[in-house]
Amino acid sequence: MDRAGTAEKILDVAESLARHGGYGGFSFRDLASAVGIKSASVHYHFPTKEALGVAMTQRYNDRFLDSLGDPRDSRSVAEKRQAFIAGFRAALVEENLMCLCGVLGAESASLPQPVAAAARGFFERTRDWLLEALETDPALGDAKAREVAALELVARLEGAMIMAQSLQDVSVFDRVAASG
Amino acid sequence: MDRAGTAEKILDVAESLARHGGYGGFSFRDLASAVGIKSASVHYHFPTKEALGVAMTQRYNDRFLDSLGDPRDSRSVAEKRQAFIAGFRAALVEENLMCLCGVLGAESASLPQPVAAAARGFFERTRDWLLEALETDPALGDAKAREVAALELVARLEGAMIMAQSLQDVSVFDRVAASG
DNA sequence: GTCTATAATTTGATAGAC
DNA sequence: GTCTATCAAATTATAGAC
Repeated sequence: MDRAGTAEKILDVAESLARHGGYGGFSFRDLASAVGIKSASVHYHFPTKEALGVAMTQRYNDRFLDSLGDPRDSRSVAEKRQAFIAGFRAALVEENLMCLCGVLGAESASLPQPVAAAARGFFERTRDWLLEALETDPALGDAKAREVAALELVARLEGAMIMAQSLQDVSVFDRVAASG
Repeated sequence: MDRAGTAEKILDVAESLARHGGYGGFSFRDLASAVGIKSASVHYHFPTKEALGVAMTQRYNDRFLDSLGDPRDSRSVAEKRQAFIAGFRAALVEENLMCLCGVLGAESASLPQPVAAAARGFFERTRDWLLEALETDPALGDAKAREVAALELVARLEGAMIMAQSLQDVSVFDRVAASG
């Protein structure tokens, strides 16, 4: 245990803090003290906050997409949809945190451009995953209908997470997620 | 013109800045310089940032709810739904800003408690407005179904706004909004 | 790779003149 | 009501010892 290098630990803590209070909501000192080092040591691993923000977001995106599995595997469309919803639910309920890119997306206009671009990548990749997963859905014949269905599901889950947090009621997420 | 008092101007600018970069994303100095005064003068009108945050959010909520009209007036359910969607769309497209409480909701866990409570009020009040507006919807018989429909619409629109901003594509909002 | 020390800037907030 | 002046604290970031 504890085999993770310092850079990984920094990304773990940075992600937690950013999913709590956004990109502007954590400082190198918060971060360093939670990791157990000094803020100067954080700069050794990530030269700037912007570089840390990009690395953190890319790692989040990769991990989330990975957890969904192959959108073209043998699972049914319903199973894939449920796996997608479960990914968001786990972020909210098991980790008790927001979706990183939901938070970053909300403050997107004020982020350093490379961080905003990394957050944008989350929405492009999740949309594309759903586009492939929904390809065999008989209720969604053409590509346009599939794209709207994909965008709509991501939007609904992101909004539901924010409302569940603000209203302090996880059932808000569950009821909205099941309303598709 | 320019009859608005300084306190109102401060709230106008604070709201703009917060809808751009969140509660943590603006400072009293940013704010003051945009209004054309000094930061010490902002403290004359609002003693703390927390007090300013609460006033700004309550005013936003009142104005948004006001713009929706009476949820029990003679309009059809479809008209009221469209008015609700139009309120969100105007925030995004005409003002080119996020929904204040979407942004605050995303960073809710890191806000001063009174500001988080004010943001929560937005979601309670919009949900309640929709509950009343949907009361005559023949497709939504019982109160539970109406509440899910209300939560779902707010969630979908909030998520769609964030995605439209992050993907820099207003049509994302329109397509998701119309997908109900 | 981590530290101490520090620079340069920004933050929310206050005191007191006008 | 607005200002100047200022404070204490926090911010990102760097230099250089170990």
